Parts: sequence; structure tokens; C-alpha cells
Amino acid sequence: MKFDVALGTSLVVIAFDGEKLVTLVGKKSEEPYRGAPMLPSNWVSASESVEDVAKRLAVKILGMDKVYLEQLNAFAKVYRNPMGRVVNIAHYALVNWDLVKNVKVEGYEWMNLNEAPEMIFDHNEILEMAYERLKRRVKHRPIGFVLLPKQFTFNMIHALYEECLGKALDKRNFRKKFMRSQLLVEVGESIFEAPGNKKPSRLFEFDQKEYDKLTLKGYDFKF
Amino acid sequence: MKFDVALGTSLVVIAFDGEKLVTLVGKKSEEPYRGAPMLPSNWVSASESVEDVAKRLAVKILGMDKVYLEQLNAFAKVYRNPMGRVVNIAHYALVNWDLVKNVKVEGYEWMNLNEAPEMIFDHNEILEMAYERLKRRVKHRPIGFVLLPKQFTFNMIHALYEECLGKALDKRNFRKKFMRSQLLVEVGESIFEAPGNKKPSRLFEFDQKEYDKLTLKGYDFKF
DNA sequence: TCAAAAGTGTTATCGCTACACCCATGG
DNA sequence: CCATGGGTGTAGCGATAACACTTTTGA
Repeated sequence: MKFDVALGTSLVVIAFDGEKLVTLVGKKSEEPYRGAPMLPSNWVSASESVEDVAKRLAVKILGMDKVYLEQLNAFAKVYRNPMGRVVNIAHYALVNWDLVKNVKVEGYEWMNLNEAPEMIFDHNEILEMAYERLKRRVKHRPIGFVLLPKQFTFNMIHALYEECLGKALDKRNFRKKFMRSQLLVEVGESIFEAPGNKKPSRLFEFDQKEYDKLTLKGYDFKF
Repeated sequence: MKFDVALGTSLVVIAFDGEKLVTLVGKKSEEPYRGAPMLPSNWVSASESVEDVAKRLAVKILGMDKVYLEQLNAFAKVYRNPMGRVVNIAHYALVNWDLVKNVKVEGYEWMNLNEAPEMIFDHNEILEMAYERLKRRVKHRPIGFVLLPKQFTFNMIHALYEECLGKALDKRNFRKKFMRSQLLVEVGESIFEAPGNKKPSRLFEFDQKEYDKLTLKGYDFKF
């Protein structure tokens, strides 16, 4: 056994701009491949927690720390990085677009998830896996809410689900399904979802407490 | 950046003995903690594929290579191993009990999944995560079949599902549900499931082709 | 012919799908 | 008062859950 492997972490940050899923793509700042598109990434030293590094990276590139972060997978193929054996413990991050859309960090750019450029190493594979996970998560757990503002309209969440699942969903049935689930509480306020709308939309919040309670009882969210 | 991290892999091997879920527990062969219970594990050198090492380890401790193997998670806490920074890319393996029950490998022992002893480092946490994954997988994908012989009776799969989901399932409804799914084909033969049974049980096989076909069409197995 | 396990059917309820119109509001 | 997007109801159908007896066979 030898201590001769390097550790890194990449972040697939996903947000929903109201229409499309977007992700944050960076550029390599050093040779080789300087300037090439890549996922936001960092080295992890032997004395650092991978999770901490991932969190710090998220704060740096997003300008805030309200991030849903979860380990995605370890990418560890022998020749994935020409510098030597580098294990990438990639993370999957979901953020609320409203909190990040105005943040501008040099070298990072939001792009449509489906239109990401070719990236270095196996970063496209990492991105792909994150996307697959999102699609599955959205079906089996009420995770979509972290991509939305704390308070949101039915139209927002409806659009998000249509985008994640890649198909049209009937407006009435969608509403009924969520309402029956007891997971949404009506806030009692309304907003104009888009400027120029004639009628304001009612706002809802996700009821995390209720969800936790139901989960303990064996409830299983399915879409 | 430094190449100063060590890499290892542990295996959570799960099988179903017809009644209980079982897992393979090893013993540490070197100091420190020689003799202490641990998950089957191996070091991975900088030039080796983690997946390959995991597969070889599976072959060694199971005596055969028909194993469903999948990455579970990277366990990478800073102080998880007192020797230094060791990243464990743990794997989750499902095997058919009939193929392994007679294999005896020195130092490894089958134990009930729920009665595993306290193990070194974070191995209990790894085991726990594998168990959680199994429970989820069984609900959302027809994965249970890899824990059964190629041909199995309804009672076997019924018992397996009851065990994985941790609750009783109505025999008739269970059968109807699987039959409607079109995923099982009747083999046309029967066996005596237990010695001394009065009536033989019919045998079924999982129809992988049909499942792949349905999956392509967007079919989603749910239990 | 009996003991033991395999295998089967019906009903009531619930959730899902498909589908089209009214409502509230600002301009 | 009209244009725009927000919001609602119902009917049919398929899935689920609850429930107990008949069949096959070896001993």
C-alpha cells in the first residue's frame, strides 16, 4: 500500500431558471488544457474533508451557502487525468436560481444543462450522471423544491417538473396530486409571476416538517 | 496538490438465504486491530482500477464471478483510518445464494445483515448504506432477481420482497402485480421448494429482454 | 383420507388520466 | 370590456387492498 493518489472534487451545480435547467461551467486555469471548459473543481489535500472542500468551492462560485449538496460518485478510472492517479469525488448541488442569478464569478458561466460544451477528462460523464440522478430524484423524492424559491407558485413547480421529466404534465392533475400529498402549504399571498401578467398567482411553501413526519411513517413520494 | 492519499475498496456482499438477508464479514489480518471484524476489503494501487480490484476481491471471497456489482459511495472522512488518509470506494454486490452457500473461504463468514458485529473504522456505516440502497432499489427497480436462482418460485420472490421491505405482503396481490408486469415468464416446470413439501411449486424466470424493452418505452417499475 | 403447502377470484375503494371552461385582473 | 393567464371539476378506468377457500400431492 502506498499513499500516492491525489484527491479532487468536482461540482455539478444545477439550477432552474424558470424555463430550463442550467449548470455552472468553469474554465481550466492552468496547463495542460488551459482555458478548456470544465466542471468547477478543486484539489483536496490529505488533511481536508472532501465535503468541506466541495462546500467551500460552492460558496466561492455561487456567492452564497444555501446549497443542497450530496455526493454523486467517485470517478476513479486509472487514466482519467494525465498527471497521475486522481480520484474525483464528485458532488451534486442544487441551488435556487433567484439566489445565484445575479452573482457573477470570473471564469464561471451558466449554461443550459443540455448544451454543455465538451469538457476536460471525464467531466461530461460526471455531468451526465448528475442529470440522471436529478431525473430519478425528482420522481422519487420531493427534491424539486430546493431548485425553487422558498415560496413558489404552482406554475413554477409545474414547469420544473415538466422540464425534469421531459414531458408535458396536465395542469389540473398535477395540482391535485401535489395537493393530495399534503406537502404544500398555501402561504396566503400572491405575486405576479411574470411582469405584465393580469392575474396574480398564489404562493405555496414546501412543508418539510410534514414530509419528515410522513417519511417516518413509511410514506413514499412518487411522481 | 500532492499524491499522498491511499485508496481502498470494501465490498458489501448481500445474498438471500431464503429467509434472511445475509452479508459476508471478514476479519482484519494485520495490526492494528488484527482479528477485528471488517468488510471484505483491499488496497487499490495507483495503477489499478478500483472496479477491477473489487471484482477480483469478489471472485476471491465468493469463489465465482456471477456478481452484480455497483459503486456504493466513496467514504473519505479525514480520520476514518488511523494510518493516514485512506479513501474507501465501497461497492455493493448482490449474489445468488445457491452459488455461494457452499463456498467456504477462510476468514470470511456469512451473517444476518441485521446482526452484523461492530466492525473497524466506518464499516458499519458502509454496511448500513448498502442496506438502505437495497431497500430503495427493490422498490424502484426489479433488482431482486439477482438475489435468486435463475429459476425461482413465487414463494421465493415473495419472501424476498417481504424481507427487503420489512413487511407482510398479500400473497394473491403480490402474484397479480408481478403477473401484470409481464416481467416473469413461466418455465413450465415445478420443484419442491422445501424437502417434504406435498405439492411442487411452479418455476418462473425474470424476462430481462422484456424489461429492457419496457424500460426503453419509459416503463418504470415500482413496488 | 388427511395434512400441508400451492394456488386462485371478487369486491370496494382509490388514484390516475383525459378533457374544457370560468374567473380575476390590469390595461 | 377584453385579453391574458390563473384556477377549477368530473367521469371512466385501471390499480390496489382486503379478504378465505379450493386444489394438488405425498405420506
